[in-house]
Amino acid sequence: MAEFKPQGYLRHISLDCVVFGFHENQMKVLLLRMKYTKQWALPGGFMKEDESLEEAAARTLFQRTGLKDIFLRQFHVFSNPDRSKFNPAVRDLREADGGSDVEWFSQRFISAGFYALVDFEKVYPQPDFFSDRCEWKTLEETGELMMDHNEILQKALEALRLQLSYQPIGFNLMPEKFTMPELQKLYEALLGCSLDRRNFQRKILSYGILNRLKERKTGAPSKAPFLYEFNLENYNKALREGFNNTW
Amino acid sequence: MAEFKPQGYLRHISLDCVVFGFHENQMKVLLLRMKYTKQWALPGGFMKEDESLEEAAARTLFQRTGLKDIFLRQFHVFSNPDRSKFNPAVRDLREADGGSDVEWFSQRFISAGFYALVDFEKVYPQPDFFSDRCEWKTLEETGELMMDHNEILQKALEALRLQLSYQPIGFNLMPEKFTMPELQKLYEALLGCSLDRRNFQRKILSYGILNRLKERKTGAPSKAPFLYEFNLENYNKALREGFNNTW
DNA sequence: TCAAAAGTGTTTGGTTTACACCCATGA
DNA sequence: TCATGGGTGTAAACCAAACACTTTTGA
Repeated sequence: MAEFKPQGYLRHISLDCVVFGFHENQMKVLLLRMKYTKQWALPGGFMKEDESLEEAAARTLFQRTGLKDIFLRQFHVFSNPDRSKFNPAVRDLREADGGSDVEWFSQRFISAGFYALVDFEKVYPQPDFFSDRCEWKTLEETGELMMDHNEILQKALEALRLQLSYQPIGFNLMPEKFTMPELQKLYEALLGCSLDRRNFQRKILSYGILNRLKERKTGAPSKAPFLYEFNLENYNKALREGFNNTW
Repeated sequence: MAEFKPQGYLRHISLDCVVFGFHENQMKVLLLRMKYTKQWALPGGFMKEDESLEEAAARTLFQRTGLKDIFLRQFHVFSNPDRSKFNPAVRDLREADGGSDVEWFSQRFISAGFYALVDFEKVYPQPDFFSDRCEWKTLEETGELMMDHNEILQKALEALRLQLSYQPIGFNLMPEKFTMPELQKLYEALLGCSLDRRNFQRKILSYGILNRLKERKTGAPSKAPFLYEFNLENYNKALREGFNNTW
């Protein structure tokens, strides 16, 4: 990772991304470990002068994951005046190169929180200039994160759970082809409760955004489940219109 | 309104508020008219160095409405690189005082959108330094607003409608005491459809956040409807937990 | 052949929808 | 006294929750 140069970036504004993946029946989050303080942190970035926040977030995530066209949603802006007080990047910089850009990183930052939903298998985690590791962690493994990143992660989870109930966003965490039981595991992990397999299937299928394939997934000592894929057209329609139109 | 002085404010960051009120069975929005360009705009403001966005929004709204403890929610950040290109404040400033702070207002601003829900009757609209009028407009009367404020208003409405279906936020637009038909009119205005009076009442009461008073509202040539007030305790509980916990 | 797990369907109970009757009020 | 509009109740339709039986697979 090349050194970060503050020239051409907007002052005071940053973004942090909560990248969710699903693997081995568990929700995972992509985290970075700071080089010197060894604290774990969310992948973050800054805005160039000709970018929108969304573009900056997509660029940042491309650098951390190798993925383009990631599903990305802003969910909250974190603007507490004290939130940048103990930014370890400042200390890291002092250690690293004697503090050339310390002033820039010592600024107060207002950070836009994004969450991203990605296919776990497709991600190639890449540390940035301030970090020596970039890894997936389960929600239990995250521990104490840098600055207010625990709060950001918490809010992202809340936003995701909320969205889940009126938009079909969970599917972004699945590979192209997946089985109904796999999808159910995802919902159970996200919602933190177990669901009835038969009712779950009925409900999901009622949205009409899945195509059942001829193929089945074999390998387990049990009946081979069908594979499904998105019906992208109906999926986009559902994304726009939402699910429960009560009233 | 005293002149605005950029000292002590964060660069690049602004906020815009969509203030909703309900009057004569219609949703209204508080707008300002720019002094020189005569364009209408949403009330906006900037962040002081020791404030959070929420505090800055509350301070701004106090100045525009005279109200404290306003119900306020951030809903989206507007960060399109071109959004500040035609900021009429710049022109207004040139006209007003020969351009002392033109540079500051010519910056690119990232704007956090907030929506506010207020009791129409309690607001005393106050123009700011750049505007000569501050008035309520119905959603039909808004017309073409300054910069990207139509987009901001649109997004605020969407966010409000969405929230309405899983949180009891609509009540913030009502006076302390109100009748069931009045509340229904609000929901109908927000959702843009008519609702069955009997089913509406059943549903709202099922949330358990209203107290029916002994009083009735008289004056109309029809049966006097009961007055209701919030049950603040249950209301706050419902705010935290939300309504429809399907799954 | 057996345990594990998936496909499919049914019963039940609650919720939402649609609609009807009666009552109070000011003009 | 009458038109307007509010209070209350109920049948029907719909949807969600709980649950059972059969089928397929690898070991």
